[in-house]
Amino acid sequence: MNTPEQLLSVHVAGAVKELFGSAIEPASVTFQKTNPQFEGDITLVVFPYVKMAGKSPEQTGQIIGEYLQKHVSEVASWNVVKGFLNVVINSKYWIETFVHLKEDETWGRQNVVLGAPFVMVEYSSPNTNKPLHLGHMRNILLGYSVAEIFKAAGNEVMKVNLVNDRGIHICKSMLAWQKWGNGETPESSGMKGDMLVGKYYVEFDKHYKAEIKILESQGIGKDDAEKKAPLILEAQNMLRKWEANDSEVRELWQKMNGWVYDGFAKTYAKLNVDFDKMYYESNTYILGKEIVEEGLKKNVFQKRDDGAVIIDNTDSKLDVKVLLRSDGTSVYITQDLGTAVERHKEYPFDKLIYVVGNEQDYHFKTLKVSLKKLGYAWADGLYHLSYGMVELPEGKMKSREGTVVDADDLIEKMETEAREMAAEKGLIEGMSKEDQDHLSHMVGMAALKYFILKVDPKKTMVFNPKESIDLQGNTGPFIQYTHARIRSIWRKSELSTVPAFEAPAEIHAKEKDLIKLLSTFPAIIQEAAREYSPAVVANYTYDVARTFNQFYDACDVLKEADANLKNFRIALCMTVSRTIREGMRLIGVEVPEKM
RNA sequence: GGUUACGUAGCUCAACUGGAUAGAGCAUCGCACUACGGAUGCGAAGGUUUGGGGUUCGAAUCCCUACGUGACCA
Repeated sequence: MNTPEQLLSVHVAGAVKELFGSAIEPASVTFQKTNPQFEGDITLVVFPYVKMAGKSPEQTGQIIGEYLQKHVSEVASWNVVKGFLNVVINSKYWIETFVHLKEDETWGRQNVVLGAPFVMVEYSSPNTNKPLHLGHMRNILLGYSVAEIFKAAGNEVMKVNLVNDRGIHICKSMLAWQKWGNGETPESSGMKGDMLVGKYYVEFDKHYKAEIKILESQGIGKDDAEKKAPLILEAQNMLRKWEANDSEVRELWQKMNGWVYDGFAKTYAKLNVDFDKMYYESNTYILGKEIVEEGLKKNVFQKRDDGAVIIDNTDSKLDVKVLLRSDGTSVYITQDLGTAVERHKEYPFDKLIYVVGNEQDYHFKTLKVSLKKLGYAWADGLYHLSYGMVELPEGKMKSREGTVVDADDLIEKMETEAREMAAEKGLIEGMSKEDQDHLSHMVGMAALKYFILKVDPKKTMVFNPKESIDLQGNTGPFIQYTHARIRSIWRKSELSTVPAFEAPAEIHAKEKDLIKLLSTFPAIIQEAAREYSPAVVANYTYDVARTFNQFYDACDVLKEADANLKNFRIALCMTVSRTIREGMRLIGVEVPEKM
């Protein structure tokens, strides 16, 4: 089924060729939505052709309009306003479009064809010394959703997580636990594992700060004090032991990381996200060494006088970057270079999407440029899905001021809030405890996920806890509610299959709006993939729900005396509910039958 | 200081990548339920798109500049 754009663009090109004698690409013909105040379904911008026509914009529009009506049977009528040619497509076309849509079992999803681009999405990538917070949540939700969108767009997708499980930060938690933990475990304390480990990270910091203060009072400079405090020296010593494979340190490391993984697993489960493969930095951090050799051999890297290995990216408007320090220790970027190469060997991806905050923009530019210099053509497929920070109405989250919003707390808060709302409305009366739990979980998560995903990823966003639990307007629960309403219509119709109907001769304006909107779903998925933006899908789904409510208000669906028209409308409702369900699925939101 | 991103209604966000009178939601005010799911719909009010220049038929969008905010780098 051709879209109106496809239907018309060839003929517009034909018109320009035949009437004005200029050859243009049909793909270059630009359309836009018709402004609601004028009659029409689609609008051609005629400005590009006025020069070729040698006439005024109005006249040019007139001529093209006449041509289109003569050559395209779907064109019912047209009008020109200034340089805009508004074209009305006949009802028959829209009804056929709808019938086609109704029977399309793929719901706009493309089938993965053989040889479709293989996309790897790396997201979440937490540190194991702290529990997850609101910022991580944006990362996780974006990553999961983008992966689902690429799947729907017809790509083969692999979701991976690279856990930062080694380094000085873990040693800090470990050391603090050894010193002040008294053998506390998640079981003994009842704390979630990641919370417990996070607690000791904070504990370390507290004591460390105290030591610095003492040193400073002895007249030692701040920088020096930070470097010479006994605690940090001890932590560094622990890291060396870890690297030397000291069995005692490794054992503790494994125990405490285990707690953290249990904790993360619970949070991931609550958010309903998953991974096809887990990578651990403790396994990958050595990979960089080989790449250094390779780079030196290929003369892409240089050895500086002090022994450090560097890459000079000033030709790409970047800096000189150290890859191996003079003391032989490697740097983050070196690991990332090695990891990328290793990964591509194992899974030859066409695209690798890193979901990482925008504070690392520079890092990923360097990564890509460096890999290309090393001669890896696939580096073109690297994409840094850079997202903005999440702020609170009071400003930035600051761990020092305790304004960090913890992921688990927030999830729980959303659920209880959803439950209270439902109870207030009397919607969960007579429900089993299980159903109540399930519903409040669904609604709470919808509120949270939608609130975060409706915003363009690259923008800094403000998370307002109060507003996010709102159930009205542009929110997840509003969309869920609309879906539940439609399912209720379906139940009341007491039909078992989508009813057949004779195409009505004319359709209501609101019905046409809906059909028009529904028919763009496949295009929306493609756009979302092109822009790496779940927000495109989220806002579209809201549009569908909103337009449905208007349609619902303007047309009596079940009360319609004409049985045929009633069936048509019920079929329309069903298609709407399917689209909503699918759109919400792409942003990781479940949709209830009843609420 | 250098690099980079961003700045749209009181608030949170849109605007099909250069197109018509810049759209939604929240908050405010008003209207609409015997029944269809009111967690709804309709309307009013709210804007010099941070300021100033430029590019052209046409700018929130592109270029320059000033201011503001954030991030990276020293």
